[in-house]
This record gives sequence, C-alpha cells and structure tokens, in this order.
Amino acid sequence: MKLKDLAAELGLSQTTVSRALNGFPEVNEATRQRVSEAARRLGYRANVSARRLATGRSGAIGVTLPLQRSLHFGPHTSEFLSGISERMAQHDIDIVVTPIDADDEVPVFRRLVASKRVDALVLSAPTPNDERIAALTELGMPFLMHGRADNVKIPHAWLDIDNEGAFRRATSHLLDLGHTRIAMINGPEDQTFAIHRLRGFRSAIEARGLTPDPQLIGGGRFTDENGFRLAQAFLERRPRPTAFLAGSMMTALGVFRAIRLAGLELGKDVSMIAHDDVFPYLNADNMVPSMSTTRSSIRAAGARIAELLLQMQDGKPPESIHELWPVELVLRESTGPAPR
Amino acid sequence: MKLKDLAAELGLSQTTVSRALNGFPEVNEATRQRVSEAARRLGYRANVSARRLATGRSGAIGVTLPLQRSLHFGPHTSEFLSGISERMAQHDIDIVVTPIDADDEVPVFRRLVASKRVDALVLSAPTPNDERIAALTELGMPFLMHGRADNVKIPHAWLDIDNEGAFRRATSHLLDLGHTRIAMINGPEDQTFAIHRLRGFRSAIEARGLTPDPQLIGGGRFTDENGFRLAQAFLERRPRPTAFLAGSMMTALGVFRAIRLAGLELGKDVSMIAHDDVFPYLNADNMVPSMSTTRSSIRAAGARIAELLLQMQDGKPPESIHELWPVELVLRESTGPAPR
DNA sequence: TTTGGTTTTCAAATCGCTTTGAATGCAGCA
DNA sequence: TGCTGCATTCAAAGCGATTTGAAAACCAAA
Repeated sequence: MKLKDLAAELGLSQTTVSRALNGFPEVNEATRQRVSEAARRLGYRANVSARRLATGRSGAIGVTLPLQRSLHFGPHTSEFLSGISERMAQHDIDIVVTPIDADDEVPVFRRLVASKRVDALVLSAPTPNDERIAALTELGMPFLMHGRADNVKIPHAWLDIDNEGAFRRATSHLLDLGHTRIAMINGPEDQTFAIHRLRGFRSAIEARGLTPDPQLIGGGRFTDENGFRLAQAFLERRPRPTAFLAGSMMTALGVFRAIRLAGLELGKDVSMIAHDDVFPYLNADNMVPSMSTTRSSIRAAGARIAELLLQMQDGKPPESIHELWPVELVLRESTGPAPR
Repeated sequence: MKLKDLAAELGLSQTTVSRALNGFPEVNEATRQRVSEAARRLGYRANVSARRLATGRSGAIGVTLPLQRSLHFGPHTSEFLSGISERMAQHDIDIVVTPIDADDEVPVFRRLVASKRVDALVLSAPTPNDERIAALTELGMPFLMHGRADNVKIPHAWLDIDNEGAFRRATSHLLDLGHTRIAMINGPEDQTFAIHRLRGFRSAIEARGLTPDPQLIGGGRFTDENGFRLAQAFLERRPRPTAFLAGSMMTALGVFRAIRLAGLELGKDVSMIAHDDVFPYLNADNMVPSMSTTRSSIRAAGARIAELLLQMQDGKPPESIHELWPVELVLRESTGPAPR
C-alpha cells in the first residue's frame, strides 16, 4: 500500500493525499477526514526511506556510544538511552546507536554526515578539550553534548549536571560532621565530569582552610572492582580516612566491601556519600545501611535531551541551549559524625 | 557530493560509478581503482535514504526494548545491545532501538513493517506463549528471538542459553555439597528463561528423591531490593536454607546483604550460586568472597545474534536457526559444604 | 453573466540512488 | 573488410515520497 495506491483508491491526486496526511492547511477538512480514515483503514504508512529522501531529513538521531573510552557502554548509558528513546518514540524519530572507537571518531562522523544517516547526534562523556565539537561543527552536524567540555570556545548545545556543586556540598556536609580525612573515589580522570567533581571536593576542603590529601584521591572506571581496590588502599593508610566520596553506585559497592572487610561499620566508623544516577535496579534507599547520595536521574537527562533536540530541529539555535541541572543531596544512614 | 557529481568529475556515467563502488564484476579494474580513489579523495558516501529507497532494504535492524514488561531496560539490555551494535557497525547496518509497551506491541510492529523502517527485528524476553511470534510471522517481518517461547509452534529463529541445564548443574553441585534446603531467587516468573531455570532447579532436586520446598522459591525483577527481600524472608524460616540460587548479579547483591545482616558468613554458613551475564563493571571474581556463578556472556549472545541476522538477510532460512548455548558453571568461594 | 479572489486539487519535477536493457569499443577470425 | 563475441559503458526508468507552479472549482460582488 503506497501513496499512489491510496490516492487511486480515493480518486485523489498524490499531492492532496500527502498534504492531507501531513496536516497542510490548504486541504478541505472533509477531504482530510476521508483521507485519514482511508489511510487508517488500509493501514497505510509512508515509506520512511522515500520520505527521508524527499525531505532531506533522516528522521533519526544518533547516539554515539564510546567503546574504547575510559567510560564504557555501561549501566549509565542504558538508562540514558532509555530516557531518550522514550521521548523520541512519540515523535516517530528513530534512535540509531552508533558505537564508536575513540581512535577514529572523526572519520565516523564524516561518514555519518555524508551518508545523511542522522539529523543530529547526542555526544556523551566529554573531555576538557573535546575535539569532537570542532569536528562536528565544521561538518555542520547538529549535536547536543551530555556534559560539558570546559575549554572549547565553539558555541554549542549542552546539558550537564552540576557536578562541582554536588561534590562541594557533599564534601561540605562531611566536613560539617567533623570529618577531615575524606577520600575521593572519582571517575575516569580525563572526563570533565570527574574533573568538576574533584574541583568541588577540593574547594569545599580549602574553604575550611584545610588541604586535600592527594594520597586519598583516586579515579578510574566505574566498576565495583576499582572502588574496592582504591578504598582498600586508602583504608590502609594511617591515620585512616573517616569518610568516602564515590563517583557511582558501582564503585560504592566496592567501597562498601572494603569497609566491611576492614572490620569497620559504615555510617559509624566510616561515612560515605555516593553519586547516584538512579538505576531502577540498584536503590540507594534499600542498601544497609541506606546510602547517602548526590542524586540526579540520568534517565531524566536523556528525556530532556530528546526534548531539546526536537527544539533544535524546529530552529532553536544550539548556542542558546545550556542547561545546568542542580543535584540533590540526599542524606541517609551511611553518613554520620566523624568518630573521635 | 552526490553520485552525479562524482560521475561528472570522473567523466563516467552514474551506472558505472555505482557499480564500481558496489563491487559489481562488469567494471574494468582500472576504472574501479580510479573511481574508488576519487570517491575517497572527495569524501563521497552514498546517501542512505536514496539507497534504501532504491534497493527496498532499510539497512537497519530494530531492537525492541520492553518498557512495561516485568523485565525492564536494564543492565542486561545494555550489554546485549552493545554486542549487537559492535558487530553490525562493521556492516554499515544501523541499530534502531524501539522502546515498546507490552500493551500495544502489535500496532507498533505493524507500523514498523508498513513504514519499512527496519529489515529485521531482535526480540527479547519471551513468554511461553509469546504472541509476538505469530504477529511478526503474519506481517512477514524477519526476526530473531533472544530466548525461547516454549509453546509456540510457528517455526522461527532463536538463540538461547541452556538455562535449565545451568540451574540443574548448579543445584546438583549444591546437593553434592550436602545442601538440601536450597532457596531459589528466580527472575520474573512469566518469562521462559525463569521457567526453564526453575525446571532445572526442580529436576536436580527430584533426581535425588527430594522435594523442592515451595516456600523457598521466589521470583521477580532483577533488582537488589528484590533479592534482599526474598533472601531475608527465606532466612527467617526454620530450619533455614543453607544455599541460595540467584538469577542475576543484581539480586545476588541483595542476597549478599541479607546473609550478612543475618550474621551469617557466605561460603561457610550459607552458599550461593548466581547467574552472571558478565557485566564489565560487576565482576564475580572480585567479590568477597568471590561468587560462584553460572556464566554466559550476554554481550557475546548479542554479537552472535547480529551475525545470524546477517546470515538471514543473505537468505538463510529462519527455521534453521536454533542455537542453544551451554552455560559454564564457575565455582568460587561462595560455595562450600553444607554446615552440619 | 462576468470578473476577481479564494479554496482546493492536480500533473509533473525532484530527492539520489540502483538496475534494466541497449549501445559501444575492441579483439579475433574468416 | 565484415562479422561475431566479449568486456565495458551508458541513458533512462524506476523506488515512493514531497513540493512547485499551474489549473480547476467555487463563491461573492459588479
């Protein structure tokens, strides 16, 4: 069932049918009714390839998935993707996932652009001098960055959470509780979000006239293994840290284990605040003790990014899109006064 | 830069250029060289929409993501997707993610088919009488099922792991160690994989002339919360279970906590074997104690499914594609002899 | 009954590729 | 020289939509 058939069926021209279905004003209302009724009845759906060719828009947005980067396709990505696709599905826009090696990013972009496969891209996990921004700008491919690339002057759209503020507040809170030896288990150190978090951590400590101990700062991938190793190493130092900040729930699980293995009690001997991206299957509230977190739903960010991309397609200038989301600090049982 | 331009640049017809680039045999080798060199130099890439329209193939495969089903878009899905897309990227085939509500599956399928958006679909999380198989078969949309739908007679392609065998072996092993009160924390009970696991569990117990205790069997979503709740309830029973089977690493984390909270030691007072889909960020080997698992990489399954879909596109009949993967049983520290 | 101005509809061009069926060039052979 | 056969190349016709520019239909006013 193609447009031609439908038009013949109705005794109308393709033009009119096309316009009726796409909501053009110059179609008689009675005709429009008749057309859309027939389309529904006969199960007509425009062939997307044909439409895309004719309109020049692909009707799809690409989500790049860093494969070799320090930040892998992990649970964050899946929540994020889920947020995006839920929103886009309502607009009949496809989400095309594009795995991408850090090595040959630019060639892949070039191909994406040349083949007109997607109308826009969502980038994730920026580094401070992210080269992708210049590359895509030059290629004329609209994109939205999830996160921020600090040192890039080229105007572009981004949405980020206030990582610096979140970790500053979390650290401040620990300081308020009397903790002075606070360990930081950060994300991959080349990523801006990790840099921002470290900055927040540092500034909170320095605001009290203290100096962060570089020996208590670690980073790396968000795996429980990494959290465990770092925490264990930190706990061996004397005097030992009395509080931890963890960059993700995954590393937090590892820290959890290390604390227990050292015979310490979380929330009493040692405190911890972890960043929570809000995974439906790993709930900070249900842990024992429940986990204090800096919380920001990555799924919600995905949904909002989808929304913003739609606005960009409707002409909203990318340089006007800068969203910095506040992050909640949720205090639960894993934080308590510093032991003395 | 389109085909026409490239052809003009070379002083050749579009036909020849197209054929040269697509590897047709009737093109002079020298010409082919010249064409592909020029294409590379000028950065020519065929417009996918145009190609798709001309060939009638969309060059994309759809991966449906169950949204409202008992099995959500979770960490499994993201690993799986990653496996598929890695493989497909080499073939210039797009992965389109299609979130889908259990309610209106068939209409969505109908739309997908009518709009020729994807050439094939990957389905996940089948139930025993999965209606999607009949729907897609009727619509003529090729698909590959990840998992099996027990009671559906319609021939179709599937790839599954031997859930029943895995849990039979795991249970047998626990019985060998002297455990008789074994608790089962299964996945969502309407899913075939969970049904198969339960069957394996039961048959291993019955093979020893014992009877599984229905009070020690639970199911539900793969969240740590669910694992925790079920394990805690089971541990309150007297005599208490001495061993646990967990359907995923997420539930295993919850069970872990419940065991600890009950003041018991894993690997000594209580044993546990969990199913491990092999997440890069949550390693059974690194847990303390390390976790015995039934292991099968869901990412590898994704990659293989991509491979099989490619073969289907080359004409391999779907009904000839049935792969049942064996599952490893990896023994680590979380399993030990039953306390006496 | 014209006329001028809206609505409403239409035929044909277009998007950029693939593919069909025909044409061309060239070598070998009588 | 003329003919056959093979290897190459080409012009033109799709693919199924959108969109342009023109025509038809309608209506109210002159």
